[in-house]
Amino acid sequence: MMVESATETIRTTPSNQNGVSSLSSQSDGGGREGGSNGDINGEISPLDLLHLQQQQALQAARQFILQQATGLNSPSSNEVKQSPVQVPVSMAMMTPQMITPQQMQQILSPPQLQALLQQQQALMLQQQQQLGNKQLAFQQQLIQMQQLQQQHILNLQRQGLVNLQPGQGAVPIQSLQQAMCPTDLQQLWKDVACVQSTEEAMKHEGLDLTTNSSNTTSYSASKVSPQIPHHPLPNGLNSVHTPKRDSSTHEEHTASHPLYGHGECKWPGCEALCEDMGQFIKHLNSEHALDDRSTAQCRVQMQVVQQLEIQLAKESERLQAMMTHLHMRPSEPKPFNQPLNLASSVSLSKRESEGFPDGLPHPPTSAATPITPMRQGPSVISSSSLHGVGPIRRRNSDKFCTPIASELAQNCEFYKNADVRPPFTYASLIRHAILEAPDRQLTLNEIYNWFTRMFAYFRRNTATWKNAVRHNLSLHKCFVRVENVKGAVWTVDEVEYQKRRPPKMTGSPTLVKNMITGLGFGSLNASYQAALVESSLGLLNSPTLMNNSTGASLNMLHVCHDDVSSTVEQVNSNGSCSPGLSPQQYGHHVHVKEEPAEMEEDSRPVSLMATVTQNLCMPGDERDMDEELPTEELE
DNA sequence: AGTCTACTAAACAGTC
DNA sequence: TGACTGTTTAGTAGAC
Repeated sequence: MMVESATETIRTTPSNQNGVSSLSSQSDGGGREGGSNGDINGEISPLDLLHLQQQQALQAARQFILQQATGLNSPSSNEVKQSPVQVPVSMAMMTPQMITPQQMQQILSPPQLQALLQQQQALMLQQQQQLGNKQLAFQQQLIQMQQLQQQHILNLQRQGLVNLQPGQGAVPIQSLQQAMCPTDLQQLWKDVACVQSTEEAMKHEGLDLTTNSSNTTSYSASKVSPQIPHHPLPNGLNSVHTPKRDSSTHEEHTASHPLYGHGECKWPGCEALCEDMGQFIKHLNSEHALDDRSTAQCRVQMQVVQQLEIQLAKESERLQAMMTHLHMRPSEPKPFNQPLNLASSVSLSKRESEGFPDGLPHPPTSAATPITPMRQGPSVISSSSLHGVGPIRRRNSDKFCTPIASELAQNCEFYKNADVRPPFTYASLIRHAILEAPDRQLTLNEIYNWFTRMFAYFRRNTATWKNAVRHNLSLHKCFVRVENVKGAVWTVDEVEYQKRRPPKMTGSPTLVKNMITGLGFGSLNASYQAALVESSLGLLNSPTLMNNSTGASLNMLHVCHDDVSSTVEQVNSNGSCSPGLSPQQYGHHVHVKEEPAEMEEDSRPVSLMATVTQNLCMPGDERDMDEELPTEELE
C-alpha cells in the first residue's frame, strides 16, 4: 500500500507528466521510458536514466525555445524547417510544436543541451525557492522542536526516567515516539528535510546528466508537490520502517495512529470519516499533504506545544524557587524527576521550620526566562495529550489530579481555541462550572454553554458529551438538582463530592513512568503538585499536624487539584464545612441520589511525599490558598 | 485476574 | 410531535 501510494503520487505529479512522459511518448518506443519513468524507485538501468535525462534536456530545450519565442514574432514555420540546424537565434523563431525530440537532438549540441538544462534548473530552483522559503522556516522550527525533544530524552535518560536499554532500541524508541514526540510533526520534518537534501543534491550535482534518478524525480516533481510523493505515510510511525512492510507490522499501526481514532481523522478541524486505516492513510495523504494549509495548521499545533512549554517553564521555575527556598539541592535543577528527588532530599534533610517568607512560591515574572534545563528540552507532549480523545487520556486527569482551576486559568485561551480535550473528568468540569457561577447553580443548558464556551473540544460531538454531562449529573450524588422558581438548576454538594474516592497515587516509579509516557505538560506538572497534595492529605487529615501545618501545606497546595482542594476545604473546616452551598440551603426540592458504596477516606495510600510534608511544618501563609475557592470557603 | 472508575451509548419516561 | 431533560443500564477501557 505504501509503495503503491508513493509510486502513485510520483506518477501523477503534473510536472512529471508534462515533462518526461510527453517526451517519452514521442520518442522511440515510448513504452519503455514510460515504464521506467513510472517506476523511479524501482530498478532502473543507467541507460534508462541517461535516456530519461536526455529526454528531459530536450524538453528543457523546448521550453527554452518557447520562452524565447514569446519575445519575438514568430515567423512562418516553413522558414524554420528550411534551416533546422541554425543557432539558437533562429531556433527561437520556431514554434515549439514544430520541434520533435529528434530534431532537438539534432539541433542542439551537448553543450547547448547542458546550457538549456542549466537554465531550466535555475528556473526550477527559483520556483522552489518560493515554496522553499516557507519550508525552510517551517523546517527550522521543526528541527528546533526535535532538538528539544532529543535533548529532553537525553536528560530523561541521564536521570533514569526513561529506561532506554542498549540493544532495546526499537521498543523504547517506539514508545517514546508515542509518548513524547508529535509524530506527525516529526514526519513532516522528515519530509521537509528530505526535500532539502534532494535540493542540496541537485545543487551539488549540477548538470551531471548521469546522476541517479533522485535528481530526475525531484527535478520533475518539484514544481507542484515536491515532498509528499517521496513519503508513503506522513504519520511518523513508519519512519523507521522500510516502505515495504508486512501485514502484521501494518496492523500494529492500524491500532494506534495519533491522527486516527473512532473511525475519523483527528487532524485538527478535519473529522473526516475513514472506515479503516487504509482509507485514513489515503485521506491523510490526499487531504493533509504538506501544503500551506497543513503547514499553517501544523504551526498552530506548534504554538500549542510552545504554549505548553512556556507553562512548564513557569511551573518548573516556581518549583526551582521553592526548592531553592527549601534548600533542596538548589544547584541541581532537574527537569522531570524533581518530584522524586524532592521527596528523597526533603526527607533526608529534615528541613527546619523556619517560616515561609513572602517570596517563596511566587510565579516567575517572565515565562521566557530561561532558568532550568527544562526550557530546552521539555517536549514531553504526546500526541494523545494534545489531540487525545477518549480512553487514552481520560484517566490521566483523574489520576494525576490536574488542578482544574489553575489549569483553566492558565490555559483558558488555549482550551477555548484548541480542539483539545481537557484533561479533566466530566464531574470535575461540571463542578467547576457550577462553582464558577455567581450563585453556584446552573441549569443544564448553562452547563452546556459553559462547556462549549470554555472548550473548543466540546463544540463538536455535542450529543456525546451532553449525554455524558447529563449522565454525570444524574449519577453522582454530589450533583444535586434543585427546583427553584426559574426551573431546575444543578448545584454541587461539596461534602458528597469530597466523599468520592480520591485518586490513588503513590510516589512510586509508576508515577514517573506515567508522567513521561502519558501526559502533557500541564498534567505533568500537576502530577507533581498532585503528588504533594496527595501526600499532604495524610498530613492534613492528621489531627496532630493540623494545627501548624495549614500554612506550609496549603502553600504547597496552592495549585492543588479540585478534588484535593475540596478535601482541604473540608479539613480546614474540621470536616463540618461544606464549601459549596449545600443543597439543603436552597430550600427547594432536592433529590437525594445514592452513589455506589464509598471507600473509607482513610484508605488512601500514604505516599512517600507524606513523609516529606510532615517535615515541612511551617507557619502559615495563606496568601496562596487554593485559588479556585472563594475565601469564605476557607474560613 | 479482579476491581474500580470514567466514558460512551442507548433506552426510556416525563416535561414543555 | 419533537426537543429537551433526567434517570438508568450496559458495555468498554485504563489503571491499580
